[in-house]
Amino acid sequence: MGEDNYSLSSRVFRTIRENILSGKYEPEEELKEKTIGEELGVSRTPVREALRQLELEGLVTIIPNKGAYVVGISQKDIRDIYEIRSRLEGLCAKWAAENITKEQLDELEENIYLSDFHVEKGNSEQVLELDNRFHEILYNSSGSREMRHILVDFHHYLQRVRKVTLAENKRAVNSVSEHRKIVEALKLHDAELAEKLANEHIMNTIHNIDSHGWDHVFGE
Amino acid sequence: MGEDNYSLSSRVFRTIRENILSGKYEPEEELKEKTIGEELGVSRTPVREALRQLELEGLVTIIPNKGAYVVGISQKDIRDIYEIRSRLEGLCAKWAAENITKEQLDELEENIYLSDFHVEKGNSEQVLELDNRFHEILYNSSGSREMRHILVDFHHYLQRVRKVTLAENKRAVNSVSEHRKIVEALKLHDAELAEKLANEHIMNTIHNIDSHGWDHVFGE
DNA sequence: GCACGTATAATTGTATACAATTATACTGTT
DNA sequence: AACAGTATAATTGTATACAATTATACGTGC
Repeated sequence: MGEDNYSLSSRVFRTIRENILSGKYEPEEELKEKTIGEELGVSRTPVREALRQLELEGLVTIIPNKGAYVVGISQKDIRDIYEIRSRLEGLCAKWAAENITKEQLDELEENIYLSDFHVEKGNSEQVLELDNRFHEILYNSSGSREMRHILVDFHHYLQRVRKVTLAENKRAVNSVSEHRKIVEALKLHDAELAEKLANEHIMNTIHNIDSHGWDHVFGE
Repeated sequence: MGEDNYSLSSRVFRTIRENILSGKYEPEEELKEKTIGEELGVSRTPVREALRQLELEGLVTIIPNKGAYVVGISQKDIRDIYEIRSRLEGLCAKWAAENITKEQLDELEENIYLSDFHVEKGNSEQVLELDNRFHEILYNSSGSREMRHILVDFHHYLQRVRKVTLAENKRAVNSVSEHRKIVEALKLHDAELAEKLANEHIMNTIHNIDSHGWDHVFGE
């Protein structure tokens, strides 16, 4: 999220991840170190490191002495991840209600103010950015390094789906209004309510995809 | 868990992780590629790959061009992880109640039968092994690749703490009886009950550590 | 024509070599 | 003696070289 690490090695890592999430590398496709290295203009060494990291993230399967293969992500996988994430975001909001600072609350309110503006204008790029930031603030205000770590991982993982869902203007409007309610609960330090709202907020994303169909998410 | 991957590279990875979790490498300690390579009798290449993987797991922080440092794990971190895990194990048990097969139920019952035996005998090594297996079966019977993935990660992360808690015989007895109740709920396919019981089961571990003090977990 | 075995090529796994960066020690100046 | 600047060493980052393994192609026997 915040960590600006523009070394060559991490650039390779993120590029490959992006290519998997965007669908440039197809599911089950074999990722050859030499080929990717040539594509990105680097040697096999940083590519190998990246592939092994991506394996831990679950985006790639490595069969020793054979190769690295893109792990396909199914509709069910996305559903599962969202349901898992909804529980975690709920717990995160609960903790945030207990630990959030005045400054963090202020930034959340500013975030919502700006989101209203950009949703109105239909700037989906900025809306996505603000949504990212909203949840990032929540992760930080939970006061838990572990919670932050796991949710940031998920966030990366779902980046692809989120682009689609927030582009739908109707969902964007609802999403911001849900954010507003969460912030209200945080201001009252009402942990149970914050948990419930954050939980529902994530599940609404899935319901939204269900009602609009999954075609946008997968095929074009 | 199940994945037998005894390549040199993954051996290095697990050895370093073990050394961090066991405390051989102290918090904030700088891990030098050359030194570790010599310790393990390998070159820098596999060590580098391992360190970058460990960074993703959150056990190591890498500052580009400077070095890799062991991330200390605090009492609060462990608490947080257990609370996060309790929610996830709850959701996992809920899903398991909906998807578990006859064969998996049979293996769970056999697992409990054997656990009773080894708890009686005081074989903490076997008890730990059976406990690992019990939860592994649950992860598989959830029918969710994503759920399995995330819980296996946590499981590794907490291996160190779990050795201590299950060595306490009293906790071991309670733990097995909680397992039994979870299996009963699964047999009835009572998702809500299974979730509640699994959730409480994990939280009880933390309560147990609290009541016995944290000294065993950290210092000797 | 097909199965099998072997030779060849391609790919991964590991070690080493070199480049770039950072840390350390030394020297001279004030 | 304290400090700055520079040279040296140590360490990380990347590329390449070699070893081990796996995939492929080819030829031989049937």
